[in-house]
Amino acid sequence: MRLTADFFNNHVCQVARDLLGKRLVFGKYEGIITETEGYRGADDEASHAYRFTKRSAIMFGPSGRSYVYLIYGMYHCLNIVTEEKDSPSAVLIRGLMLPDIYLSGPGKICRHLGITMKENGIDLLSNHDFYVTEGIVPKEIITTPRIGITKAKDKLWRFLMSLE
DNA sequence: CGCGCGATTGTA
DNA sequence: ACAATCGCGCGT
Repeated sequence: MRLTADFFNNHVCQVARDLLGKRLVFGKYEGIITETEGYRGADDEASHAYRFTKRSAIMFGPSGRSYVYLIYGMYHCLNIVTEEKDSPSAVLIRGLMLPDIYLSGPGKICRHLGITMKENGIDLLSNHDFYVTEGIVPKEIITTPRIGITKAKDKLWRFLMSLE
């Protein structure tokens, strides 16, 4: 069953945690989300939405849309917008378990699935081949600081589920 | 209009 | 430890 606005219209950390074990569908690909990070505007210096910019504008919009950006000039990262409109936030997808391979890291996920800027701003609540559905219930969930950031290192907004 | 740097990854 | 690689975003 596809996840709806009710699922994404909650605090980004709640959604990030709840996304663990859910099934991401992108065209012919289908995998279990195993690792996420939450990012938020205003109170989160590490977030692209700490200030409103052209790039982060999507994070200020309604939830359930994809937010894709290019990092280090060569890797794309996939996020899903959360919370109500004008409450900027998004969940970064960092781990995905496919039937044949485990993708660990946001850049690897987008490279393997073929996700680029063309996939930015897509409504996952209505799109026919890009969405999230129910999956499995995580056995154990671990919380840690986020990876690769220089600011707001104290926030425990990274979530991982045990594999198996 | 110019320039430094990043929510990464693979290689040394 | 560090290079690859380029659009964003902030300062001028």
